[in-house]
Amino acid sequence: MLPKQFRLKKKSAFTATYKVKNSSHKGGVTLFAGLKKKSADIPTKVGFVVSKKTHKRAVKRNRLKRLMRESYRQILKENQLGKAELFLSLIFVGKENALEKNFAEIKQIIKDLLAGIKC
RNA sequence: UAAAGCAGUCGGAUAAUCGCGCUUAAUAAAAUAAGUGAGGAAAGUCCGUGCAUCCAAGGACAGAUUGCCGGAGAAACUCCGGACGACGUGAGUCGGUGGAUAGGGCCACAGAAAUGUAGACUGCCGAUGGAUUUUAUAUCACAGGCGAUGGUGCAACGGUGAGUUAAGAGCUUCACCAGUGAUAUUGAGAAAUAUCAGCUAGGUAACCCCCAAUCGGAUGCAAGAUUAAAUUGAAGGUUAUAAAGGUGUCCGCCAACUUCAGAAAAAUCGCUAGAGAUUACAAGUAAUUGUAAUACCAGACAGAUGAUUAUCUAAAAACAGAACACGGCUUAUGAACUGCUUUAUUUU
Repeated sequence: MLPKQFRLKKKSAFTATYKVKNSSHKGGVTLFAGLKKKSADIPTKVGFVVSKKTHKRAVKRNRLKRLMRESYRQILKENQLGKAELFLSLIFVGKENALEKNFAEIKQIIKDLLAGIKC
């Protein structure tokens, strides 16, 4: 889990991020990027979403969210965010075909998504 | 030894590295340290409570729930013990278990007939009465008697077998049963047993209904409460004079506002010390209750409890994630283990 200041919390913020429509998809994970930052001091906030439509059971959904979160955390720690640092907010949405993947695969997908982000 | 029945345990462990929520140090935040952090079903939301808000003066009606007996429990479509019925060789298991003679409705197909003390039709008889004459152990099938026969059906007016008879029949004559009622005994009771009575016309009440007992209703913690800022209720819309609204209906009773903004907001409380938990003792067949001791054991709000590696194990291990709390029920669940009981076989 990430510390609080890196987390996307408000519902309005989520809606605003979706509205920008800057999305990319890979291996069952979709990345939505929000607006660009006005100053570098503000931390990039991240949200992780796996809807009930994806899977009925909470355990499976939680598992995917935790894997995505852990991947992001490690990437953040290694300072490999790259261009993604320019954005105010990011949302990762997990889909059905990402459910069965293990940690290494998820991490690679997240890495590729961050690298391929559109400016 | 094998196959069963019942009850129960467990729900991966250890180590390392990197992380997260909450509490405390401690005080506004950050960082730091210490402590602590999902389940037996947290699930389904099927019952029942606490708690909160709104409505409800009151009355009547309607409505809802429950349905063998006794006990437990805050209550329950709950639990325990028992009765009865069904199933099983048995240990045991299962059971929405008041009333069909208060009344109404329905019963496909088949069948002569499906609820009406049925018999039209198919049949049996012709003892008795009548007619005929060959005067009898005859004929007729007229009056009439009968309900056995009828390839059905879940169900055909108690069942099977005898006896009686013209033919027949619970016919009340008999044997063995089934039900019902009365009486007696036993039991706290459901009920059981015995005796007597000829009393005996299906199903469906999970169709309406009848009987008995119980019940204010609605919405659920996104309930709801509080706080500060600019004058204000943190807010939701809608109707207009004989209509509309006030949480089933009727009677009765009651009565208000004007529409823009901070605003799909923020913080705090509700929120976890409890119809709790563990252990021991006592009462009780048991459900459960009482007493004492011990510790405080998740509390988030885009929502923590995670990731990786190594070792162990048959296995990188089933079902599955708290969201106000509690009591039940139901459903899902890998591997392994424990206790008691039953049946069968073998050996001594």
